[in-house]
Amino acid sequence: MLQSEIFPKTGKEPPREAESANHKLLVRAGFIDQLMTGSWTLLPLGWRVVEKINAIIREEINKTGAQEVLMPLLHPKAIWNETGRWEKAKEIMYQFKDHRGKEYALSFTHEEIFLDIVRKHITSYQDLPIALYHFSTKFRNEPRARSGILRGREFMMKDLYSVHATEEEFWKYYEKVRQAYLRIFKRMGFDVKITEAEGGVFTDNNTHEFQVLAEGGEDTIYYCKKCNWGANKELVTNKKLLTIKCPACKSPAIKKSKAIEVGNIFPFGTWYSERMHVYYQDKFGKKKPVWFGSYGIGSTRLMGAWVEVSHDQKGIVWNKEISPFDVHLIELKTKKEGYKAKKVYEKLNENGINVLWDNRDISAGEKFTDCDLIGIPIRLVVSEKTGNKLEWKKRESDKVYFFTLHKVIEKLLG
RNA sequence: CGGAGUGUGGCUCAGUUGGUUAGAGCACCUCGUUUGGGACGAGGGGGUCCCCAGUUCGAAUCUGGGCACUCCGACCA
Repeated sequence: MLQSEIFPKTGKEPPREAESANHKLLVRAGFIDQLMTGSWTLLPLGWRVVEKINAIIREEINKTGAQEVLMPLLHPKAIWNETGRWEKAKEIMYQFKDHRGKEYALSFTHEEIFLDIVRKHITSYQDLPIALYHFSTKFRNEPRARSGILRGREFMMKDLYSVHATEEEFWKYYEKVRQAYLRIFKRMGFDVKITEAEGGVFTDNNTHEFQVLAEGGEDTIYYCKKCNWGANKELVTNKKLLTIKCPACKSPAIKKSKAIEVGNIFPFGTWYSERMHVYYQDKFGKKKPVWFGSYGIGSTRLMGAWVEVSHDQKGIVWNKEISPFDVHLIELKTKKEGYKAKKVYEKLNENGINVLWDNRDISAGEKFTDCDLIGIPIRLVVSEKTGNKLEWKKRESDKVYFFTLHKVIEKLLG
């Protein structure tokens, strides 16, 4: 991709009102654009990052055996009345009437919708389990949207739902998803803690949250450095859990930290299926409710969370996994014979490497500054200095190396 | 929903004891010179001063009401 063609141009100043790192940097670098509080456009660079995040999630979720679908975002009131959540979740749901007076909601989650699909298509234990997921926009009437893209009124999420014949099978799958989540966050480079939390409008049971340790986070969590125990502040406060010692292993190595919640998994038992009449016949012809769970990851929030934990004075520092491009190619005017950026660009593309080529007719300083701001992990420079080689520099380091094009391709593919 | 802050070209801001035709830097357009860390010269275009009402001979500036954004709190997968 040519940088001269990428929309929009980078900004010199962060927006006046921006305070959080993700807000300042993602806006300045041209990844996102704000329509109103909590409502953002993902611009070409931002969308590329979210697509990369989604690709990782998709790959790992597919491994659990789940299948991808796309469910509607416009929901009738009736389906929400089946579980009583039209009233219970009134505060967070966008509810409205059309001109005939019929009532609808914009989707804030899909438990009811998923179960409606399932009950229409299953009769026997042999039809189970079923696990479906999709990537879609969630609408939530947040009392206070904030922190750039971290808490929006609409945002993108991967949500997965599963139903099972028995409790045992349910927990087996739940554990499978938990492991998939850990792989997803690890691949993206996040330091994630699993914490217990209360279920809010979703369930009276405790649920598991996946928390990225970050100063800019709005959650406060406690976790044990010796074992896997963790809980959010609300749970610790409400249940009066002692946090001097770990409730699980009795170790005193309890840490308190600010964190960003990036994923959540909910064991629902049979509460929802009983209310929505999602039953199947077991081996003995007996009617039974399905065991149900749901599992979410906020993919746009993950982009913001990464910026919160990985940036410096100059800009964002992406890693290879979620960077919008593999390399940033900079060409400086050169008189001597050597590599021409055009040739390098074409060669890299031929090898399936995603290149952002800064072909603009502007000063060297401006190119370097934009390069640091956008934060692609590898910078390649072609200039009078580089001759028959290319300058190679990692975003997070000041060291520069000179490699042949062949070697560069080898390194990028390896 | 409570508290605080902010609203002036595309962006960041100055201007406010009320007084010509509202300014700067950046960005943009034209021409030329530049090119290893946000270059330089010359010329040029661009404004419902957030909105509405009021006070006044006269309002970006004063008064009242509203709206928007950011932060803190309440709230929250």
